[in-house]
Parts: sequence; C-alpha cells; structure tokens
Amino acid sequence: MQSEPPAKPLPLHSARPAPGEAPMTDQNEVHELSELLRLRREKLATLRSHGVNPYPYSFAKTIHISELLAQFDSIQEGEDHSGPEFAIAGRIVSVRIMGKAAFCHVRDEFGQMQVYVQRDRIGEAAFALFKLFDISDWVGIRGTAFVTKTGEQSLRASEVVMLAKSVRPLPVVKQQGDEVFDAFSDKESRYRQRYIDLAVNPENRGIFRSRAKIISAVREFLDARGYLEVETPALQPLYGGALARPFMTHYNALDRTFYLRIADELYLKRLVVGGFEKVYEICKDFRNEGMDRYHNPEFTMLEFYEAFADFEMIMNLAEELFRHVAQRALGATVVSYQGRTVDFGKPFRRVRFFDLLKEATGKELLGIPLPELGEIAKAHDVELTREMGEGKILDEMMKTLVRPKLVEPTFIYDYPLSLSPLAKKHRSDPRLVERFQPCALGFELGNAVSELNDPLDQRERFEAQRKLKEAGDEETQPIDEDFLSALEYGMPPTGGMGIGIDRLTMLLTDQESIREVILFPHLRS
RNA sequence: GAGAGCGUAGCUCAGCAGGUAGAGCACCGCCCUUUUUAGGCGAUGGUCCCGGGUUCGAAUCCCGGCGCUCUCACCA
Repeated sequence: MQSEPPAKPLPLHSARPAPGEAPMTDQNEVHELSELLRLRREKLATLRSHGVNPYPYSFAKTIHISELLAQFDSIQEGEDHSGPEFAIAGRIVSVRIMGKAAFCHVRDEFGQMQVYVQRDRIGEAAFALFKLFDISDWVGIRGTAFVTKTGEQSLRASEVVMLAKSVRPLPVVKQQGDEVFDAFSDKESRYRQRYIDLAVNPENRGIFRSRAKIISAVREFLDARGYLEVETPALQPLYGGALARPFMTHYNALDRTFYLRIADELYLKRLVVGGFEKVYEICKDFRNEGMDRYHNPEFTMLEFYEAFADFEMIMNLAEELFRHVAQRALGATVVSYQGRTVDFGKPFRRVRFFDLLKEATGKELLGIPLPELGEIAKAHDVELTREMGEGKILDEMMKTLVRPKLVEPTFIYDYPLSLSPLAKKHRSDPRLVERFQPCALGFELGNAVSELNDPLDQRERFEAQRKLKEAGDEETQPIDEDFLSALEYGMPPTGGMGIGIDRLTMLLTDQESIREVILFPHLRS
C-alpha cells in the first residue's frame, strides 16, 4: 500500500476567489490554514480513505513506559526477537524514518521510550500508514522489549495503532549537543496554552503533582487529628474574614448583589458555634486586586479552626503541619528555595512582632505615639502614604525591614491590635492581639489567631472598620450582623489559621512566580 | 494604577542610520531496515500584534490601541 493522495482531495490548493466572486466560507477557512496544518489534515483524510479511524474509542494499554523501563532487564526478547508483548500508549515526540524502518520516541504521563518500527515486522500496508504518523499524534504500540546497537532500551513494534491524529503539531523540544531547539519557553504562551506547556515540558507536570501532594498531605494531617472537612459558600451576600476588595456579581433570582468570598473565616466560625469542634476548608478565595508574582486574584486557601485552642496551640500544630507537608511533598523536611536552604524539621524560631522591629530599628516601638513612629519609619526609608495609620505603618516596616531577612522558618507573634479586627486581645497586653504569622525564605505563609469570641468586642472592632471605610479605606471588613449574632449565642475559645496553598506550593516546588503553580493563571484576554 | 522592555515562520530568535523579509529546528519530497531526538540532496512556509500617520517606499520612524514580561504601588 502506498501513501496515495486522498481519495477525495480537499480543496486545499484552489485559487483565491476571483475579484467580485463571493468567497465560499469553508474554502476560506481552509485558506487560512497554514501549510503545516493543511498537510496534517491531508494525512488525516488519507488515513480515513484507507479505512483507519484516526479517533478510535479505546486502547488496551498494558503498562506505563516508566514501569516497562524499570523491569526491562527481566523482560527482554530473545535472540529470535520473540518475547513477552507489551502495549504502551502515548504521544509521538520524535520520528526518524529510514526507508523500510523507523525509530520514534513515545511519551506517556510517566516516561518516554524509543520504538522501533520495521516494515517487515508490522507489514507493508501498516508501515505505509505509519509513515503518515506525526510528532504529537497519540499512538498505541504493541511490541517486545530489546536494546538497540547503541544501547537504548526500546520496543520492537509488532503493531502500531493511531489513537488520535494531531492536526496541529506541538513544538516538541529537540536537543542536539548543547543546542536546544524549539524550547517552548515564552511565559505568555506557556500560561495561555498550558496544555502545550505540559505536553512539551513534562518536568512542569511535576509541579502540579507536587501541588496535589501538598493538598492531600494537608488533608491527611488534619483528618488524622479529627478535623472535619466542610464546604461553605463561595457566593456570599456579604463578604468578610479578610481585608480586601471583593468581586461583585448579581444574583438574578434574588435581584441583589452577591460577592465572591474573600475568605471563609466567618462561616467556619459559625460552624464552631454550631458545635463542630475542629473544621477546615480548602477553597478558592477571590480578591479584587492586581496580580503579580505573589498574587493571583483567585487563589487557594486552607483555613482551619479548633475549639478550645489558643494561638499558641495552633502554633504548635502549624509547625507539625508544615513539617508533615514538606516531608510528604518532597520526601524530606529540607526545603531549597531560589538557592537558599532551610530545614522545616528543626524547631521554628518564635519571636515577638515588636522584638523583630526592635532588632531592625534599635527602638521599642510598642506604644510610642504615631508621629514618632512615622519619623522612625522614614528614617529607615520605609515609604509612607498620607493616610497610613499605626497598623499600616508597622505592617509596612515589618514587610520591608524584617520579612525579607527571615529565611529560617519563623513564627512572628503578638501583633498590634490595630492590624487584626478578628483576633482576641492579648491576655497580658490590651495593645496587642494573640496572633502569629509563619514566615520562611522571605515568604509570609499564613496567619493565625486566638479567635475573638467576645461579641461585644467584635462589634466594636466592626464599628472601627466602618469608620475606616467612611474615611476612604476600601479594604475594610463590613459589619456582619448574622456573624455577630452567632457569636452572641456563644463561640467557645477557638484558635484558627489560614495558609496560602499557592505560596506554600511555590516554596516547596522552588518556583519564583505564583503563575508557575497555578495551572491556568489569569491573563488579559 | 505608574515606569521600563518586548510582540517578525509551527517553536526559539536575528534583521531596525527606511529600499520587494532571514537563520536554526520543525514541516514537505526523494534515498536510506539499529537511528540518537539520525544522515544526504532538494523544496515550501510570513496580514513582520492591530489601526492610523510621515515617506516615492515602513518590520524598521511617529501617534493611538491590544497583549505579555520585569520593576513599583495595594493585597495573601
């Protein structure tokens, strides 16, 4: 069988419409296809004209390529080229046709291997059709294992099956010596067409495997400690639980504005009021903010709440959690990030918020008057805007003077009251709240507090937020009467924590941009 | 939201004192039954992001838009 032209040639080479002649739509579309795409469609038609279904329904694959390679020595064929048959399936990523035989590489999810296709082995007709197979086609191969003259573990094909014809070639990476061709490295293209990125740069699939492991390790850890996984609304009539601007949407049936959640905190605490003692949720939060390498407007957050616990107990739990997740995701507690290495297996450093600022500035900042605080901040080149209150200035100083230098895993605790509208006042100093943040390698990894359960105090905090809003602050916590009502019925002492899953994944997979750990990051369309 | 840079073949990129568009790889044809993402010979491939303007002539210069990247600001 020869690779004849298609039985019904596509109108590929027809001339452009003559002036004045109405263009025929289907022809027009074909005109717009590049030579490359047209040729693939011709091959598709040729396969069909020879009775091949280029999109069959299934394939009886018997082994992953990685498994086959792992047990290669014990399954090799004998000298007569007979041996146990295996069926692999994957994408063709390279082809070398040599007249009456051909080599190609086939890649599946977990590995890739060379396939040797001989005309006299699979038959003349099948070999002629095989010549229509291209890079990026999905194929099934049955054959026996052998090693080539040059020492590569390969599969000698006895049958090749088209599983899905690709009519648009992937830019499969090719390497010759030190030269790399076709590297698919443009960030925009990689994010926009993530499927190409994953297909062509299989190492990037590892990032998302790690991400999945991290999330399952979190569940494993919390489930084992009696936490209940719950789901709370993403569409909320009132947002809260964080200080951020929300996305707004319209609920047609109710004819009112709804918000995409910026946090699930207030709902999870309602559940603690309801009697669930340990709850957690891993969910998407949405914040109407800009995006950069640390922020995506839609991101994944873990929040967990435990009744009868305070922030110190949560701190101990968090330390174990980070250790467990690192161990599960990396197989070790040692984490390397952008050239720096820390060990999550060691006890975390625990240091007070104001002690860190004292280290950085040489001054005790707790309780000093606002004007003086501003002077000190300016003296350390911390940029201030006119409307910054005490909390924001302190936060800014922490962000610029301290956090970048926090490499070792650290818990910063005892935060100023003004920064934390949902945290309980400190048992030993009313100017502080019982709150901590875990940091490592310059990252802020989460936030935890002894949850405020005094309904009257909570109302005052909400009122303070309202005043900030009236003063023009767009990132305030609105008053949530139903939540206040829940607290009035009584919430036990509770410790709670939030951990940004995306950032944790960045850290554990050594990625410098959040977009590398989100499969489909937001891009302008 | 602000500043800087970028947008040319399927991919990665060159070309820019303005003169009909280039390379490598991929792709196509022929030869080749153990190659190393093969080899040899030959060919094809582009609305140079979009829209205006300057000019005899624009990928190149100017203006406007769109998109991306990197900084900065806000935030986790």
